[in-house]
Amino acid sequence: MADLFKALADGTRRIIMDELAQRDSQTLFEICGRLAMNHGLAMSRQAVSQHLAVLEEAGLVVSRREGRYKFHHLDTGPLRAIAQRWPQSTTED
Amino acid sequence: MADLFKALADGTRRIIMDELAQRDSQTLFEICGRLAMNHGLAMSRQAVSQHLAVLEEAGLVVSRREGRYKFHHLDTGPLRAIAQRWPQSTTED
DNA sequence: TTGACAGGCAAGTGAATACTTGCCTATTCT
DNA sequence: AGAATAGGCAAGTATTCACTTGCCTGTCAA
Repeated sequence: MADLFKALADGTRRIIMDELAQRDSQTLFEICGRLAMNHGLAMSRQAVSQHLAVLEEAGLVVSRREGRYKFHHLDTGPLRAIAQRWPQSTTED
Repeated sequence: MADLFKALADGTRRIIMDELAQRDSQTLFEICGRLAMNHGLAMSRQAVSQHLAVLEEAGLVVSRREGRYKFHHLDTGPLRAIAQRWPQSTTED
């Protein structure tokens, strides 16, 4: 559970999740390109790779290997645990 | 939006939210006591106070002052934005 | 088989942050 | 008034974390 929130804490990782939500199964290089292109984030490949590792450890990203490519896809499943942990207040609309 | 995730990133703050979900409108001292009692967290009053400030800035905790007491109560509203940002995958169950 | 491409490992650096300590303000009770 | 209670401010420390740099492994094409 701690891994989940730690993964979500970083803004770059949330943008990576946005990109994967918009276009599934991207490689590391594709994600790097989109971060630079769509968000002006000029980061090293390693930085993005480390972010993906954190997301994967949290279960928010699943990857599959194909030859020299590694495709990443978003899994929003773990997010549901958040709403479940703190149920909606009765005083809220 | 960044404040929300940053607030959720810390384990102690999540426990504070748990305590407020279980029993609403607690003072700083009450929360301190419950952290020590229920979770073995012997933290300084300042530490808890700072955590509450972070939660309040994220909109997850709302406080009202009454004399020398300050009561805190949980607002789970902001949490809903999380599920909305990354819609549920079609491939998930 | 040699070179290009996709990705991984590991150490180092600088900034963010959780927590403490010490002192101060405001409210209530005797 | 004076003491006790509830909380706030600010500086210092130590750990965590994001990012870089340099080098290494594995896959594919010419």
